Amino acid sequence: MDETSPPPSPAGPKPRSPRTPKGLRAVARAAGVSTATVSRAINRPEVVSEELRTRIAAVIEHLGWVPDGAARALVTRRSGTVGAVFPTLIQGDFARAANALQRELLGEGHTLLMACSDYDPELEFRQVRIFAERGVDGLILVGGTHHPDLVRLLERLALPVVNTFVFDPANPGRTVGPDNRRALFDLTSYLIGLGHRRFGVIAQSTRNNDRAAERLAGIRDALGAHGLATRPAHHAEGLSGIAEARALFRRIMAAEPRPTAILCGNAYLAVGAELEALAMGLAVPGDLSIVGYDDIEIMSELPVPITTVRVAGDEIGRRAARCLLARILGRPDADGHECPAEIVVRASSGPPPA
Amino acid sequence: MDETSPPPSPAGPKPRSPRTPKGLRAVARAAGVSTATVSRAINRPEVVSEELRTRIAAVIEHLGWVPDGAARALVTRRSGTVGAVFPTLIQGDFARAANALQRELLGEGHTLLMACSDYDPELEFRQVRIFAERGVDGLILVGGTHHPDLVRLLERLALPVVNTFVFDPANPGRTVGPDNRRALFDLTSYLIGLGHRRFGVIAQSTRNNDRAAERLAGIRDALGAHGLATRPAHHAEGLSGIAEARALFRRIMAAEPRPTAILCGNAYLAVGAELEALAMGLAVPGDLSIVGYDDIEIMSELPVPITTVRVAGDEIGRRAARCLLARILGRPDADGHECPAEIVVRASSGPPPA
DNA sequence: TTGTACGCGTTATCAG
DNA sequence: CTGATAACGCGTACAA
Repeated sequence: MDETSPPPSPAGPKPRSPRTPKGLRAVARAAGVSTATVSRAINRPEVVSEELRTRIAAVIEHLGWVPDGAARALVTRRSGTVGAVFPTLIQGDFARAANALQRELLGEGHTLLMACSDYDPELEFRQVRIFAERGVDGLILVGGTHHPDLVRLLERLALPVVNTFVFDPANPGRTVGPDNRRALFDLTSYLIGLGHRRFGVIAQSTRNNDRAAERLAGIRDALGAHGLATRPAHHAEGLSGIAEARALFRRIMAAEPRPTAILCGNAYLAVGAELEALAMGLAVPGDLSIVGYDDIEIMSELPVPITTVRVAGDEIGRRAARCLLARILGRPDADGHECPAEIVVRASSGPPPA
Repeated sequence: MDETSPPPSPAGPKPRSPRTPKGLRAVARAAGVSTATVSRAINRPEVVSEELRTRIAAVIEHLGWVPDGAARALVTRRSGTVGAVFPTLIQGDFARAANALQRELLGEGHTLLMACSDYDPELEFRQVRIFAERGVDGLILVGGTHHPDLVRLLERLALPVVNTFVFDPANPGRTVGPDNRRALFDLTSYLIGLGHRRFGVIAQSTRNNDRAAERLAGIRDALGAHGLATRPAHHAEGLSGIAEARALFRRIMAAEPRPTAILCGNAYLAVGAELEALAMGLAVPGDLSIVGYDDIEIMSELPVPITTVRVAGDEIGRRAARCLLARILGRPDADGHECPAEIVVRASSGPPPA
């Protein structure tokens, strides 16, 4: 039965159509219905008679047919995909957000295209461009500031975008995250309230990281409101390593007079600072208070649990997905988009030494 | 003589063409060339004359045209995407692997579709089905055992698949990862060599986790080779929490005679065990040796750095990508696919108490 | 409720 | 090296 299709004879025109049907047509033929009916049975089952529906389902199952997303996307102008570009997955709460994002998209029949920018705006732009070629229906980005080319591209494409891990009241519905600045304003104010006056800061690099920059601004604001500021020798910037934090911590503590409180830019920087403090024989919080940002399990399990700011990464992912899907599907978007940044007070913070 | 109807089209054809062209055709028209030439200028620049190439590039830039991946996929039968299903991103080395995977794919012009199965074979199957509909060119999975329906689906689709975080010499080129069984065989043998005879195990649940099961088997093998075995009261299974590990650790240590060494199924279980041991006032390794699996930074920074098995997650991601791309692109695949599992001896392991 | 026929935007195959 | 044109597989007005 494979003998049917004749080879293209030189004299003959084009081999018009007598080929064995595939895909949708094969299903339609096997079920004895038209392709339109099969299509409807899949996409709008309620409009096809019960009998046909089950018959078609049986044929699809039997043939093991899987609809062709490319063909479908071509005609519907919808790919059913959403692109997300994170700075990285191996630090911060981005993996958790990606996880939640993906799960939420699944419920609405969408799929996640995932990429990392490595904190490089140029790479972020390229990744988004690739996503655009793949026909994503929407985009999840991190932070509020992007490459100028990226901004132009997004305007041209008119693609729904949600910026995450930031919150900008001026941009309702396009940002989902905590108010980084206020979070560190509050945390710093809390320490000032305890009586601290000399602060050390082990910050994340603010290079291409507007969230980190905002948090630093929050610290400055709070200190400034009390006529305070950190000394240059008490300020250090690092990436996100425990070992790195230990080194930076030593450097800060070498500059007299020592600070009585250390603000750390992320969880691992705080863990490193505390481990080094304990290794140096310092009492926490007796000699020194240590606070961090982000809450990971180890922070509450160390010998001296660390005070920190908790922002639920999975909550950000979930809300961002819902917000984006609302825009894509043209639905109203009821969710609020500011995610709470909650100060979790633990044993590592207390009054300064007398 | 053209007035008569063309070939066998009885109904009046409606050549609705006076619409302004879009996409490729718009570019072609603006550049004064054919669509074929524009297409070639993009996909095989070397066969288009220098002059046309630059002219076309200018037009593309000016119009801000982005090729339509759906249309391209429809005709080439290639989507330029690869699907990956991880159990989760917020545990183990999966996020690191995803990160590396994505970067490696980027270099070859491919994009990553990412999903999580939550250790549920049924969900894994559904995710792969969705990927199939999206037209992925290949698939990255974790582990070697999958839902029967998934196995059948993969056979039918003839989709290249790489199973990661496992290594099976019998399946060359389809598995990329460590030999889990041998890794824990070696680690356990190392402890036996130190003189340990009574072992506790805080294992990861083996439910839908063949890697964890293999590792347990490795432990059993090594113990059995010396006529040893773990007592039921010294065996506990958990997921992956520090707090959980502490509780399990207490339970194990409550059963006399206490073990002199604890084998932990992953990094956080080991961290939890050690923190609890120190909190209980036990000397590590004086009273008790503790070893883990996977190497995360905190393990080497704790007061007593923890002996563990290091498997480079990013290496797995990178190699899996290369292996899969080789199959997709029909290239020879030179890489080896067993990733080394290296025992990193630190202070937490030593001879048993006398 | 079901079937027919067209078109989505691109690439491949030819013929020039 | 370039141009014309037929598919690619599906969704959907429109007709029946």
